[in-house]
Amino acid sequence: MLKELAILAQLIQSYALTGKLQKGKQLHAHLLTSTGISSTFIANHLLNMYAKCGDLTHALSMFDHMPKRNLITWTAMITGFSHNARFLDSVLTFSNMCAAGIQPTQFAFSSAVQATTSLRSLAFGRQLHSLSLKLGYHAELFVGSNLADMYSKCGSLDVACRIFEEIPEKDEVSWTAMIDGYAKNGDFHEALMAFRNFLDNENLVADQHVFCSALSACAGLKAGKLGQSIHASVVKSGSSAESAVSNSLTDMYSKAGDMESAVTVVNTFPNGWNVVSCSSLIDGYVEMDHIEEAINTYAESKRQGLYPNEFTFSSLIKACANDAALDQGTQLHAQVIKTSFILDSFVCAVLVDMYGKCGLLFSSSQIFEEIENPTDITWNSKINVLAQHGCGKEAIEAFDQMVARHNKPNHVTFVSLLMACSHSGLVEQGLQLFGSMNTAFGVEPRDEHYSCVIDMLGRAGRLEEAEIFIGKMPSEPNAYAWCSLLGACRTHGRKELGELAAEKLMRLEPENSGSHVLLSTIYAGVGQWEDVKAVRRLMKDSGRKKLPGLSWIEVEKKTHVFGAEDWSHPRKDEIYKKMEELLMRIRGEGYVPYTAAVVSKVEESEKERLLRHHSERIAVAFALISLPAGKPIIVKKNLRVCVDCHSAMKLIAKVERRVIIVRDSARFHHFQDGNCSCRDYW
DNA sequence: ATAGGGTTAG
Repeated sequence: MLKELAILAQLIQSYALTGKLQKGKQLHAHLLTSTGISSTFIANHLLNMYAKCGDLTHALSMFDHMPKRNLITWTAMITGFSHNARFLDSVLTFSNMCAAGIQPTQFAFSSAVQATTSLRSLAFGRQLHSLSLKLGYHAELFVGSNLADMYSKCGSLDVACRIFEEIPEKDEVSWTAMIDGYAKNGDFHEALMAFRNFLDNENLVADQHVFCSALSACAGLKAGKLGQSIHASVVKSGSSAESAVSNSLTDMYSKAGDMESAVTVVNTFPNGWNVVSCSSLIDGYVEMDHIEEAINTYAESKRQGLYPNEFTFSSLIKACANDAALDQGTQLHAQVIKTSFILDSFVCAVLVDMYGKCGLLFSSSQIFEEIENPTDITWNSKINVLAQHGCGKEAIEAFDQMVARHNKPNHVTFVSLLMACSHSGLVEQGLQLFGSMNTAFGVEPRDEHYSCVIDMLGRAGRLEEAEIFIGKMPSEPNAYAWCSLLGACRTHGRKELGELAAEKLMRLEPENSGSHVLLSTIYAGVGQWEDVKAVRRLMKDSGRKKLPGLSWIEVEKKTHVFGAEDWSHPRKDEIYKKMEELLMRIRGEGYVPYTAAVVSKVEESEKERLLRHHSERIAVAFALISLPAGKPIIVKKNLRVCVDCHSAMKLIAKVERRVIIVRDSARFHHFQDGNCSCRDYW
């Protein structure tokens, strides 16, 4: 009899391992009709079979009706729930098991800790941790690795590290938990150090999981060279056929900007492209502003029969946001509604951003209002949009709501908030928020937060405080910080401090012409034309060119680009005529060219001519002759709109009765009825 | 009889 049971158990187990649910069910039915088999032993096997095959309904019904449950019964149920994404049930079953007086073993701990990891529940995780300490399982290989994984995924890397250290015999899984934990928390250097330490263990061999984690750290650092050397190890180890590894490789090369290698990796996939690596490629192209290639890659992926997912849509919508391509963005919006990807937080965030970047603040808020459960990701997007539109008060209100609804702000949230305060002149509120970051929200201020405060103080003319603040930065002040200070010096005519900032900036970013341009405008502002010339000469001699001003506009789903004095467009004659007409009409409204905006010593008439044909003016003239009547005009510009164009735009909007939205490198301008949404130009 | 880690986004 005992032997028969063993054979029966073996049969059930083979069904469980090979996923043969139907066979298992038949056997179960047969056992129910035949007499006498009601042992817990066989019932456990059947329950486990159902759980492994994903049929939780039957597993649970067996569990509920079992006359006697033992350690194995409970553990199989905990594992069954955990493997079928019913994480809360898994944890609750663990708790019920303890309440029923059955002491869990490392098996039950392992599954329950995994469930809390998926729930991202530090509270549950900590309870399991302390219980495992009491029972002495915390440093056991499986439990220890799972605990380390749980803490690192919940953001507590220091605790994860401590637990990891206590595991006497760490294996590949324990190391992966740590390497990936650092990478996912943005500490890529630490991740790669851990990877290096891992490689020093002679008895351990890097497998696909380890490689994936190490490669994602390289991706985060855009470290193409290091990634390439890991690529070589991947090939040597024979893991390169594994799809997750190839996807990590594709993403690493894409993020490092090495699209050629990324494409090569993708084209060597044995089973053709897949949606993950394809989305990485598209995002790589979008990041480097190669929209054509991004769209071509998307088209190719569809030809290959792939369906876009939430990642693909996210990148494509981001491209529309970058280009202020509202029509294409709206079309993608419709597609994500149809495909239900609208339920994804990232997709919502990027839609909120897209409408915001197209200047449609109302549509942006509407999208946000329609989100059922806003997450920290979507809140950040909303706050950032408000910040970019100069709505400081509203941004702080949104932040208060976010906190009230128990969403945890992170470092991204505070960058947006501080920028909002800076643009709206809310200096006291900004300083207060900066002060509360660490104390009230546990977010350590980073360089970018210091830079925002410097920018904020600078704009408000509090340059002494800004200078003191720059000295307080935890690490060496970066280019952004000096750039903020330099910009403020230009606005407030502070020559000496400006010279200091420019000098620092030129040393930090010699290839950036912005510092030279800013410094020359400071000199021009105080009439030191010799110095203006000297800086210009320095720029020319070192081969640094001023970034040309460009403007983009979408017409009939195609983006057109214009430069200043750019008459290469096929409809140039009509555009020129329209510009002359506009100039006459706005003169009638009192427009006077603001020639002081031209930073060079030339004749007044020449200055006027230089101003008249700035790229944004050409783009608007083109829009007026090609867009349907009444359609808002949305222009993106890579530099700042000049003061002269700013006042001209107000009047063009008035005489043409059009809404004109210009997004320049610093902010939005919403021109309507002779006014602009921004309170002060700078 | 019951247990683990990995790939793309704001």
